[in-house]
Amino acid sequence: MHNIRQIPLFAKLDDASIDKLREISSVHSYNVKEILFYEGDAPIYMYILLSGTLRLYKTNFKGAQIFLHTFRPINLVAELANFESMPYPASAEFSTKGEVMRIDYKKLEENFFKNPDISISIIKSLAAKLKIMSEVITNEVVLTSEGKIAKFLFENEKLFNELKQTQIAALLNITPETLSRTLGKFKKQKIIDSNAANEINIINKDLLSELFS
Amino acid sequence: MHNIRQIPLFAKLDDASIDKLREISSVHSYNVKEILFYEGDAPIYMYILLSGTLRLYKTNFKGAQIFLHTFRPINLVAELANFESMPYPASAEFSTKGEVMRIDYKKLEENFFKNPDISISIIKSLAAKLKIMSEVITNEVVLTSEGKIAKFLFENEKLFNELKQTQIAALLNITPETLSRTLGKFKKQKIIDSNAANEINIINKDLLSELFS
DNA sequence: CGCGCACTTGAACCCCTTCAACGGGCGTGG
DNA sequence: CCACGCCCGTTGAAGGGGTTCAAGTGCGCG
Repeated sequence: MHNIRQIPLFAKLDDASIDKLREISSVHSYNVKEILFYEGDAPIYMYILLSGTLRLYKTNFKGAQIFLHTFRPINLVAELANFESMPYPASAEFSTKGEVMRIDYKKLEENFFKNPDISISIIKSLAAKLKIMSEVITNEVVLTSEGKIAKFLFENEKLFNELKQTQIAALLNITPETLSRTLGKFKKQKIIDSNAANEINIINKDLLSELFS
Repeated sequence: MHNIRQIPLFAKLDDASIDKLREISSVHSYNVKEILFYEGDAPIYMYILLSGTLRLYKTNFKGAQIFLHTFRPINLVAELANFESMPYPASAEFSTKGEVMRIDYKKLEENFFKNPDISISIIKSLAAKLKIMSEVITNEVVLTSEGKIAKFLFENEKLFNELKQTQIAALLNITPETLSRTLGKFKKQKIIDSNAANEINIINKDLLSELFS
């Protein structure tokens, strides 16, 4: 069983509060590909991701998924929908097995929001999400495909060779073809090269970083 | 002179706190088109917009401005940068004359963040901004031009006839040509029509709303 | 009357996707 | 051990949505 005090948000609660919290919350397990909530659903619970990874995405007019972010534990998920009493702005799907703590939001608000430790945690969580959103906007609106690829490569050189190109393309919301062609271009420009095992190496980090920014 | 208690964030402060706040803050005036901060600047102050309207935008690789939002008073501006100690994620330009209160952030944090009234205000402000960002993502990433125009028209029918098409296009981050062509298409489909004064009227609101999600 | 500005319209172009075909590596089953 | 199938990456060609550029058009206002 999870110890509630391991959740930073609740770390400093006294015993009575923890008991109260147990009353209004429960823990649920999910399997790979199960959906925690869909974009447009009305929120009742506030979710805290306890284990596993959760993939957040929006769906566009033709049904394609636009990847936004993957959450790792321990993290509040989509608290915005709770605070603003609005439908979830995106869908969340488990990309591994995982668990969430599910809390009756109304009761949480009534009982715990006066607590300054909790409100500071919430501020931090909101600020972190705002930062994520700001990066999503940079990636999806400001940068071209070339810029997105350059940025991802620059920031995740090691990860790049651990993932398949199809997976990277999905993270960047581009097609594998575009990724392949762009990498070919980078090789021609001597920004990167690849060895026999087809692993990619950055040769000119400065040139690479000029492509986004 | 502005009464600090008119700022919701500080409405409930006691007199001593207000005095302290005056010490660490000052009010500054700006003219149309003056810049409050540029994307990438390091934040020192926290800004509260007291009067005027402030236009927030990002700049893409070819120098074009991507409009994000216009702020109206009274509102915290870009507090994210303060909380996360990161450069401003966007630029802010006055689109009218205006005033901001500028607060030394470090000192604000030291002296005022324990106050639960203030932290709840901040949570609300952050949540509101997160909602704005979420809408920006929907507009810019999920919707096509047609969808953006349909949505804007649906939600701002009156405003639509008060602004010039070039202004609307700028708000939607599309070219005036695309706007003109799309409106022409909507007229052909009998979704809208226009009178002698070239004012646009929605005929079929249902059809219009189907064009965005 | 003529100028300026907003809107319109057409054509070329650009970036990226889509569709299709191909090739290479690797595991599995015969 | 080879043959086959499959997955993944590559490459080409076409297409689509939007921008860019350029040339009208219409209208208000000095």
